[in-house]
Amino acid sequence: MQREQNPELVAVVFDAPGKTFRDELFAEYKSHRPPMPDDLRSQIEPLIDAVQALGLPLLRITGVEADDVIGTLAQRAVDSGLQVLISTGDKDMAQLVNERVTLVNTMTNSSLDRAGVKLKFDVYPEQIIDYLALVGDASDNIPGVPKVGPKTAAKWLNEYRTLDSLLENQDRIEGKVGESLRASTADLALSRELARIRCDVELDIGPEQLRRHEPDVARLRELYTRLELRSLLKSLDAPSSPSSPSSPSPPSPPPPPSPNAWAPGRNYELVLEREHFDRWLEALRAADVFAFDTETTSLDYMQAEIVGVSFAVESGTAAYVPLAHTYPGAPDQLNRAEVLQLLQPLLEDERRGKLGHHLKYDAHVLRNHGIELRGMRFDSMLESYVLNSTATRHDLDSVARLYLGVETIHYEDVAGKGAKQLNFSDVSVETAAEYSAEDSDVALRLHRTLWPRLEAVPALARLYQEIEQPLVPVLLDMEHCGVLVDAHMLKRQSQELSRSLVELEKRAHAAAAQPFNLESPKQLQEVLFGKLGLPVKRKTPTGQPSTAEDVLEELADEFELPRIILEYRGLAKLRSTYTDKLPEQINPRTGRVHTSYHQAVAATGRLSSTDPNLQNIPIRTAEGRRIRQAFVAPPGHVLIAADYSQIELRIMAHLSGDAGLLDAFAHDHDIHQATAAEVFGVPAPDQVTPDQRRAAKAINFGLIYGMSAFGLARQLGIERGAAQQYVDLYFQCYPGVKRYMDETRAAAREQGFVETVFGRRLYLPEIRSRNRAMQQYAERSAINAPMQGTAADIIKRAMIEVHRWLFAQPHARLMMQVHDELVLEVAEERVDSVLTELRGHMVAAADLRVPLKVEVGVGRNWDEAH
DNA sequence: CAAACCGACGACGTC
DNA sequence: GACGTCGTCGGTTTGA
Repeated sequence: MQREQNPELVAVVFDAPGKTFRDELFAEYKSHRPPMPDDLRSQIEPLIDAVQALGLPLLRITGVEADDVIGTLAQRAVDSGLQVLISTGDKDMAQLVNERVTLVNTMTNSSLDRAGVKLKFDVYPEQIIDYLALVGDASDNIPGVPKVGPKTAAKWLNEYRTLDSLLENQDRIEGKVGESLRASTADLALSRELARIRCDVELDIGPEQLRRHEPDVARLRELYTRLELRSLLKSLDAPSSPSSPSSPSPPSPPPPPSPNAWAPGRNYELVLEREHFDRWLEALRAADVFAFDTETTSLDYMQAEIVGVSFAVESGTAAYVPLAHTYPGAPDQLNRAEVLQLLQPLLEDERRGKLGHHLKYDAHVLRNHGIELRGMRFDSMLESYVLNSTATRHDLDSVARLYLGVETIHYEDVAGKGAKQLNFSDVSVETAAEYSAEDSDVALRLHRTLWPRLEAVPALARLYQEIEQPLVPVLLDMEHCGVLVDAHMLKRQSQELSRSLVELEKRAHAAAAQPFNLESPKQLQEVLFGKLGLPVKRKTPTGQPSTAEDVLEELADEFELPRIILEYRGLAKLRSTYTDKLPEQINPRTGRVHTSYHQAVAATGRLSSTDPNLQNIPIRTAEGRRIRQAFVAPPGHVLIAADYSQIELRIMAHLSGDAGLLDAFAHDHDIHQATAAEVFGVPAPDQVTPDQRRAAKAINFGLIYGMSAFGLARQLGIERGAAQQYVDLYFQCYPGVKRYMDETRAAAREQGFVETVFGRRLYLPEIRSRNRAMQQYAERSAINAPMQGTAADIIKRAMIEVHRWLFAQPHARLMMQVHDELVLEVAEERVDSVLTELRGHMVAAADLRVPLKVEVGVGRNWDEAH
């Protein structure tokens, strides 16, 4: 919180040992709470040390509970005109909330303002004390009224406003709960005093005592090391730590206004009447661009149906039109089909601009209702991503927090989470309106903040308008189409794998002379290094002996069990992730698997794929390739796989202008062989040995992925020094590459970012970190990102062109993208013509100093197509 | 009080 | 290096 909120004054408050006024008030107070367990107690002292080392003012006031200290400090701050944030997970604190006091739960990263309290408890902050008195609290030993839980308490308080007023009318409450209430009246006054947080205790503390000091880094380091808090230890060296100097950095967001200070107001309308809707329809027609958002029954875009829609045209004003809320007692709503029909001409009109956050999802949902969304002009998720891919996650909540300083209502706040999560159709229309209208409004306001910043950098605006935004309909079609998967084939493979796994398990247990769970690294580690006493080669970050692949590989020469484990793991991964799971993910309606491509996740500009991830289907091993055989074409069709050959290295040649590399690609040499010949001084490329080629390939590979000499050494299983020699040799042979790398690192340090051929930026503020590890990491990214990012730009451009070309071609469609590969489904009789033109579009996607090369294959299944 | 849920961890699939 | 997903494991929450 300190880092995120950066408050002017701060205090960390602990309970002090000893009695407090509550103990005198109620002898049983907290008597049911067990004495603090020793391990918890032993955590308190280090925590206090840490707080002090962090330079945070720490308060422990004898005779006053922490809650009351907090309440009093908050009251005083408010009296002085300050804004207050209370970081707590304690719901009792909700009583302190008002216009100037907000709760932040750092565990769930959610915050509660007045509206949030109402949303969560269904009563206002000033009613929380009465609410707690009624509901009671077992851990604080507040008795409460039997039979009365959160729902009843909120219902009563909404009707009678206060506990006193409720008690005046207690005879009107019917039923068993009524009796229960009347029986408890005597205790209620006491319950209320126990629940009340004091805001007026005597405290001898002035503002000066609440100023932060410089953190004691040395002491923190010692503490974190002792407590094995590795991530915190890392953060000591992070550039965001308070002591770091300012470094070149991405365009920083405007200082967020005070929390939830809603500059433009918050006029959200709930539309239930036709006339009201018609007025909004007019407003949408009149607008050049409007923001909208759909609420649906499911996160699965293939199943989702519309529950309601929201719109915004001007900042601060938005409307929610509920259409299919089905909970008991839901108000009459406008007819969904009718409303969608009225909206359809607007939504399908290319010339009418649409704006939203993650519009691809809304487009899917509309398509489920027969509406083809066109004119997707601005997407605040993509704007945020193009502007700075790493500054934040790009979901609406995060982006709004960063750029608007606004805490939006989270989905979980309205629908709950986990198993009990409500379907959106069961959310009350009033709550839904606040949530959904806010989404449209915030998307609009984000666009107005982000777009000028994009336009300030013409290359970024172009990247947005020519690549990212036009890619959306392409991905939409690929996802909607899905890919045909042969479930029977996978299930047969699962059974075969299971038989092998059982067999391997038996052998493993025999080798260990005891049964154990092969899939538990913990148990395996005990057997391998404990019972069998094998040598420990490496430890995991938590200090356990590692059982990672390369470690077992090393042990496998000498011992049987590691060999068995390696084989077991390989097969188990195939079964659990692929042959078992893929059939479950087939959509029963389409018989196909519909992945989700994420356009705003990977820092370098690549896409990612989930549910299922189609970008990591095995290919290296024979067993793995069998899984690709289950990705098939429907009757009369074939799959075409087209992949860019060595695209990253070609980009490296282009960027560096290295003569040797350019030459090798100009003559279309086997690049690994050519590299080997150069580096190892072999006179003719065909005299390169397989081992030399393998080493050269690893070096090239390391180049692409920004690997260190250390990583290369591990990859090749050689000494670090030897790996470094290889790298040095490489740079001697390709001096242009060396020069390019030095220049890129320097430029990154200078301007704080690197860019791709098409102007995509990756900000690297860590490149100036004094922490060697972080700085080296940033340097590797600086080398790697332009290559990987340019490759991503190129294939995206190709996808857009291919999609445009296929628009009028019903016999072929784009189906999958795997970083440098496109897979298409094509009618058999058109294969030849498609192949030629496809290759043409892909090759023409960029004009570099070396030719792009595309390799194509055709087959009944994905494996065959390679 | 057991079942369900959750997050951290170690491992491993691809490019 | 980047991704996403799996099973385990220890802890917490939930709800019968």
